[in-house]
Amino acid sequence: MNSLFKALNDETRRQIVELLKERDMNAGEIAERFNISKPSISHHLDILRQANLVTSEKKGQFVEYSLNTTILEDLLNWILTLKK
Amino acid sequence: MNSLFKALNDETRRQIVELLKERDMNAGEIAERFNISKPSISHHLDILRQANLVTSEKKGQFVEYSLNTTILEDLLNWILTLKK
DNA sequence: TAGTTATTTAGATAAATATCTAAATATTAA
DNA sequence: TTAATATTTAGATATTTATCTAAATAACTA
Repeated sequence: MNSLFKALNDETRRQIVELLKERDMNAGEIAERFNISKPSISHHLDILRQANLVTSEKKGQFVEYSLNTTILEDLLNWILTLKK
Repeated sequence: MNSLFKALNDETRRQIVELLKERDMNAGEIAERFNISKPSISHHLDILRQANLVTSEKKGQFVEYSLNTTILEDLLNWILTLKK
């Protein structure tokens, strides 16, 4: 839960998540969308992966990232129990 | 949205929120539950208040804190659109 | 094989943050 | 009005984090 909140506590990472909602993208495509260096985007992707919010798969020289929404169940439930 | 994620990105603050789910509490009662100084708890409460997750009301020499779950709607919707 | 492209790792730095102690403020009670 | 209690503000510090550039790794292509 900690890693999930941490991952979502950054505007860039939330935007990456929203991008990946539309379609899978490789690291370079993601980086293009931001005015941030590729290493920084790579770091953000790493944090999203640690939180299990995205998965990555090497495809040739590219690395394709996908959104994993199953992990959001936990978050959803946590919020719902608060609202009771 | 930023302040909400920020507020929730801390274990102590999430625990405070869970405490307030059960009942309203004053700052001292909340602080008692943690091995953290009162000023630090006060600071956490401030961050929760900035995010509108809690409201506070002065009652005599005490300050009573309450959970505000309405703000969680936004978060809920954000998550739900990701899951689509 | 040598050069090019895609991505990550390493190392550095500035800004944000969680925490503390001490002091200030506000309220109640003797 | 003085003392005690509740809470916040101020100021300091150590840690975390977002970012950068440079270098390393991996895979394709001529």
